[in-house]
Order: sequence, then structure tokens, then C-alpha cells
Amino acid sequence: MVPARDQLNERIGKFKEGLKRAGVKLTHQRLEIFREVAGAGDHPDAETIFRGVRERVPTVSLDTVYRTLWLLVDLGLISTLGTPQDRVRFDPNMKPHHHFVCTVCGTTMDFYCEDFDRLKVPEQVSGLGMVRATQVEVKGLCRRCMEKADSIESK
Amino acid sequence: MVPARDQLNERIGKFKEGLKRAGVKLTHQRLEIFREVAGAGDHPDAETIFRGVRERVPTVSLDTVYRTLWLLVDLGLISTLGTPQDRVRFDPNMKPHHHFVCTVCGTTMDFYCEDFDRLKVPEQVSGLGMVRATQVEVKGLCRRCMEKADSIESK
DNA sequence: GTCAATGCAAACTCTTTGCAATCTG
DNA sequence: CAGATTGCAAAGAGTTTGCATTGAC
Repeated sequence: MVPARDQLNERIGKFKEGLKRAGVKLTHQRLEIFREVAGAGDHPDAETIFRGVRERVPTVSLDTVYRTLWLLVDLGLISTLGTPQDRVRFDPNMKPHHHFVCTVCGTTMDFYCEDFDRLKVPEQVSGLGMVRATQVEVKGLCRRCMEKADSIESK
Repeated sequence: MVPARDQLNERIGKFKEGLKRAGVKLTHQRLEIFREVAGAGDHPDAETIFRGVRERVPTVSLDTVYRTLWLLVDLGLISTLGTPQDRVRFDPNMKPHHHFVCTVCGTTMDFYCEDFDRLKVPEQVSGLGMVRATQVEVKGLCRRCMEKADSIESK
């Protein structure tokens, strides 16, 4: 699952370009933090990234890691898993259903679709583990955030 | 999005049955906490549930809400959004891809499937907001957790 | 040289835990 | 009535912030 060398280099190229375009400084720490995320096969948390980076840059601090990661998210160079992950949220709906997730505010709404309930999972996935259920996550902008965005633009 | 009265009653029935089957006591607090989650149209967090319950049971404490919610998750009466939500995790992969999520340990692995990249979202979803992308989340048991489960069973 | 970025430490938020008092079955 | 459950308060994670120092452009 670890990305190939050329894929890693491609990501690093986009990273440098992204920083430059945003007029943001390319520091040693930022490069190493990005290298750590981009080179990871799984989806590491801040602490894990911190530990990895610290082996190469012993003076790096955890808050810089956090600041950098959120900067990268803002610049669209990486993303976070799930919603703009805040806190644990609970779902009382135990029937098969799917989610519409607003990428701005994190609001998640259920919807039903029988076709989605029985998607055929590609073969390669069987190698990853035992499949129990599939759920489709539709990402987008909810109505409220759309209206908010409109009103800002029209100003 | 708020569940209809009969759906709510159905959920409460299952809740009482679930508690009894698990040999767990049905307390006033548990009932009201469940009623609050089950009656919510969105996916509330613990704090929101707490505020709602407190209007009816002013002495309820936030820790009881947490304990009850996790109990309900353990009993399979509700679920949590996303992974067994721990901390923020980052994803360097900005190409269209899908996730295999282990419901036990939370490990999330990428996989690619062009069919999944262009799923037709049902019409009802357009009412919820503007769709940007769809991502399939396949839930199951990863290999490591499967092996672990096997070794426990065979003891 | 200037201003953004870092490291430190301290604050903050969300969540969990230990324990005596309380309530359910 | 016994043992699970609660409420309180305090601790514990994970994450964020203010500020003086450092370093990129």
C-alpha cells in the first residue's frame, strides 16, 4: 500500500507547486511533514506523522505538525478521512442507508437507494479483508452552505 | 429528516428488547438518551444529546450520556458515523478512490474502482445539496482482525 | 531585512474514569 | 436487597493558541 517512488515524487512536486501558488513558504519542516504523509500507505494521525518526522528533524514540534497538516488541507493538497472530523457523532439508523456529507459544515444526511445497498465490490478488495457492508458517501455542499457561499459571492 | 412517530416507536421497541436481551437495566436516563438519539434527524454528538435530554431529565450528567451511547453502540442498537472515530486522520491521495474500513480497528485502506467513481446518485439526493463526488465505503473486517478473531474462537 | 513560520508552554475541548450514593429488577 | 447504574469531580487524551525567536524569500 506504500506509494511507489515515482508517485511519491509526483505528490511532492504538486506539494511544492501548491505552496508556491499560495505564496506560502517552503520550510524544511513542511517538506518533511508532507513527505511523511505522502509516503504513508495508511492514513496516519498527527501523532504518527510527528513521530516519523522527528526521526529526521528532531526539533520539530507537534503543533507545527498540526498547523502544517491543516494548512495542507486548506490548500487542497491532502484531505482528512471522513467529515472535517470534529467529534463522535451517533447514528440511530440501523437499516441499510447512505450518507450525503457536506464537506464544509460536516452535516450528514441519510438517504436510501437499493442499488447502492448491493454494489458489487471489485475482486481486489477481497484481499483486504472480509466485506460486511458497503455504504456510499456522497460528498458535496449542503443547501445551507450553498446559500451561504452564494451570499458571500454576490457581495 | 426527523423520523415519523411509528418509526420512532419501532426503534424504542428494539431498544427495550435489546437491553433486556443483554441483561442490562432499563433506567430512566437510558430511555431518554435513546429517545433523544432515535428522534434526531441528523447525527447528533454527545453534547447535543446531553442538552436535549437535560431538558427532560435536568440531573442527567454528560458522562452518563457518553457511557450510555457507547453501551448502545456495543449492543448494536446505534452506530457511530465514520470509523470507531478516534482522532483526525489524513489522506494524501487526492485521486478518486474508495475506502475499505475495518469496523474493529478502524484501519482504512484505499482501493480503486472506476465504476464506483461514477455512480449515478438518485434524484432525491439533489434536494439535499450540490453533489461533488461519491466515495464508496466498504465496511468489514481487515485481515489482521480476522486472524485475531479466529485465534480467539479456536481457544 | 521583513514578515511568515517555528518551538515552547500553557490553554482548551472532548471524553473517560474512580468512587460513594442511588435506583432497578 | 444485591449489584448495576448514576452523578460528581477530577484526570486524560488530542488539539489549538499566544508569544518570543528563528529562518525563508
